[in-house]
Amino acid sequence: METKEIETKWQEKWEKDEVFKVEKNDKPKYYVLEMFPYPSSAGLHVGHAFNYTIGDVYARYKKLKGFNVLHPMGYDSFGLPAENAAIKANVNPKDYTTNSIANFIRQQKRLGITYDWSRVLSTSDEKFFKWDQWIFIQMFKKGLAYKKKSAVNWCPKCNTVLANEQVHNGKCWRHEDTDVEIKHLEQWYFKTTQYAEELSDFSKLEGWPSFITKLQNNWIGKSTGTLVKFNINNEDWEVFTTRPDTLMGVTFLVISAQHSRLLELTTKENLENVKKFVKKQNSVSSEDIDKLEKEGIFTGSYAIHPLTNEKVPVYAGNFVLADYGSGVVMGVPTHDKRDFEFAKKYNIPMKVVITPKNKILKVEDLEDAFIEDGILINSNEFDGLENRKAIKIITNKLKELGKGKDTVNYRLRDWLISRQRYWGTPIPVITCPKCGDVCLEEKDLPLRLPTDVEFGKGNPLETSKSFVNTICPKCGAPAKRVTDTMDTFVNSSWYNLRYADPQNDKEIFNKELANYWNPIDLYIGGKEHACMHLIYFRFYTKFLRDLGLVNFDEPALKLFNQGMVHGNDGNKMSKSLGNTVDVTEIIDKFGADVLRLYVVSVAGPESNFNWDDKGLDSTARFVNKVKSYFESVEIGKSNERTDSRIHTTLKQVDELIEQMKYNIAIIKLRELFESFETKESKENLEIFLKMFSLFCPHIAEEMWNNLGNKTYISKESWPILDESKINPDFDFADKYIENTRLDILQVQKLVKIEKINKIELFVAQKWKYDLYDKIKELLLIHKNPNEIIPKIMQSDLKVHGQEVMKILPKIIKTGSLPEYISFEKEFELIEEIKENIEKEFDCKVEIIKSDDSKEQKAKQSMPGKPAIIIS
RNA sequence: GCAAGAGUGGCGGAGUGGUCAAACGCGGCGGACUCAAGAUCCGUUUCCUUAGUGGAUACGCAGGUUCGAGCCCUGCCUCUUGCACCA
Repeated sequence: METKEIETKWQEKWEKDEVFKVEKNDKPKYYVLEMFPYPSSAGLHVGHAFNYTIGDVYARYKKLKGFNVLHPMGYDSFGLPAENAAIKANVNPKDYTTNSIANFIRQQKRLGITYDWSRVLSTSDEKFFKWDQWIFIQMFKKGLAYKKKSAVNWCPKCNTVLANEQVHNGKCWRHEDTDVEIKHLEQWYFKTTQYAEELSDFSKLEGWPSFITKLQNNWIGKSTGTLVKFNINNEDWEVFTTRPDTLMGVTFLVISAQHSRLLELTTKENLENVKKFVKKQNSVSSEDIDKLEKEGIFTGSYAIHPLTNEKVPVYAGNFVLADYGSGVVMGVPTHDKRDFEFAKKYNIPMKVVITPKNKILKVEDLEDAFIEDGILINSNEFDGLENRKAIKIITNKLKELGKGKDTVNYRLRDWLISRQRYWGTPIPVITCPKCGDVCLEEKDLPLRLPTDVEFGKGNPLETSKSFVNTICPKCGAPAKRVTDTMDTFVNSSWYNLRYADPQNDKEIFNKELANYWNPIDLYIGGKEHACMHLIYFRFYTKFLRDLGLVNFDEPALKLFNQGMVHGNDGNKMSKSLGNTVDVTEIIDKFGADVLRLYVVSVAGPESNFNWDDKGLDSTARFVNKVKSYFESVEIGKSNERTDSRIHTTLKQVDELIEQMKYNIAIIKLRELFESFETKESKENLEIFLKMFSLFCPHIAEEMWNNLGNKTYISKESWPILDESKINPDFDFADKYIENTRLDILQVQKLVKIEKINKIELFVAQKWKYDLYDKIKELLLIHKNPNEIIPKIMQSDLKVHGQEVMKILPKIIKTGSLPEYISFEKEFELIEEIKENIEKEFDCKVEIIKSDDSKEQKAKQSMPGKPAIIIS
């Protein structure tokens, strides 16, 4: 049967018999989850296939191992692309999304993945996002959802907010000649910082790669420091610093150009210039900010130094983040690189306050900021202090004066969830002129998206009168709805829980079911989610735990980050670069099994790789070989050697799959398969098939069926390892036979004898085995091979000095002896293979013990390596 | 710029302190089969040397630790990913 027919046949059967449908039962549960995709209109590319195959292999493995495996799939279907399509191609985001999802499902089904399709969900479905809104209400009630002004990218032509993605080189994506501006809007936030402390504790995440926790830790960026109050225009402004020891060196302050209160401290004379400066800033992306040349402008205001009462100028600067600390930093040019650069540029005075021991540093000597530790100078009462100690002392002084306090600051900001977009979850809040912001009642959910909207002119929701105009649920007066929708990361922050009970319309999910399946045992996705998604995900879990909805602290116990599949040009796959590889194309040409096997055999699942069609051919060849072998194999009795090999491989593959080293596991499988003979036992064939089925389930089902089985291999159980069948001697024997064979071929080639008459094989002298044994013993005691040289020379092995000198270099180089077995066993083995060699080379073979031979050659024999004479 | 990773034969990639001239695959070369091609099978694929041997040189660059380093440390170069309104 054709591969394609086989695949369709089994996919239909699996679906009909609901083979992958799961319910709570008595078996131990295991939850495998791949990060759900955004259903792009382009369909699945091979990177998706990679992601899902990694999960599926593991899910199948765990299923066979007897676990009750939950392996669901869903769609993160809200998002910007659907809306962009609406603007550009004038299509309805809903239809666009529905089509994309249908396409995704069709393609995913063709991959033969063990998804329980009865649990499928999509986030743009009101049955799902209703519960986003429900969570929002809970956050609102607890004070974790709040509103504040914040800077956004603004296109004056579109009259709308732009995503960072829609800003190209400071210009709007739709208007290449229009500079993006920064505007301040009231925005909704989730207070992620409330959980910052707990989020920076990774102790409950044992199965997470350390580089992820490192990244997250840096992202959360806990730092302890001091909050210093500087008085500007009779108002105290708090400035966060980790270096209060340099406080006496402050010669200016810098407020972020994106600070919402910047204009409040700009004097009239400077207003125009500052506004101009702010207008020049054309991105809120921190990546862009860091790349900019440091620039600033004087605001006209002065701050009063809390200790010296000196007046220092306040600048607005493009390099200060509005959301970190208080958005205002103190400038100590002598002891901070950025401040130094800035002060040089604007001729701001400098003052050295820390100097290295035994030297007095002067401003004139400075070529760059002095950022090392030292002793305080020019700091009045603090002179002579070591700067590390001064941190505390100066902070204490500030505390006394009521001018400062210790503080813990996080780089992590509260999560801005407001999006001025249509295709997202509407924020369930009504703004009433009397009552302020009023949340919807739970019974009024879901708050649906209106359809009478216009795209391309500002925020689409604002164009829907029926949506905007409503009445206040509290007082009944006319009021307006909030027209923001929520960030799509909101949806992906709890979807794992909904899979446990996806149809529930009474509550967000059944607690018992959610707690039964969760936390996720294995969560699989790309590294690109290391910070944002995975932090929001953890944040939500903690919040829902505090609401009493779940009884665990972390959403996923083990995290696996697969590598990224790049195009064959080495770039990230993207439509615009034209380097995407479509899954359907590959399946049509090679079949799903080949694709599955290929993506996990080409490299380790964790490493990036560039897509290359060439490798598919060899994978297809292998798969075909397996297929045709099973179609023609004779069922017979197993021999001990195959048994040993099969159980050795089973043991290795088991461990390798557990560690997700699929590529190596496949190599072991291939090696095993190559050693199969035309007659094999049914039992051994079945063990192979079960391992093979993880990667190529369709063909495995078919072959399983061909062997006379009426069950599904997908629902079978993992083969039982019989360690007693593993005999390492067979391993040696295999190598020994192969090496001897190759040696004969080598010699034949060198002597150029085309037709061999006779082969003489000399098995090494018995004493050489004893010698080897002795050396082996010594190596056990002395790890360092160099140490055994004198030992040997002192012992009775000295008589064999010549032989020892021959093998010593090899031992030193490799740290061990060449492999060998006992004299008797080797002799037996070589006798055993005599016939095979005679057959292959069509000649007479003579086995000779070197002791019995006068032939010079015999002396060259070594344990595990017979000397050869061919004639 | 900041942060986290990565750099191994012609190529994809194994390999985290000694059994490495480098698993496995691709490609190249030679051979068998074939009228021929394909498929399949066998051999070969750093250099020198050799009746299957022995030696030299290799793991981004430069140093260091160690009896011993692809693997550990330091610096540099290059690439990848992320940087909060892409998901």
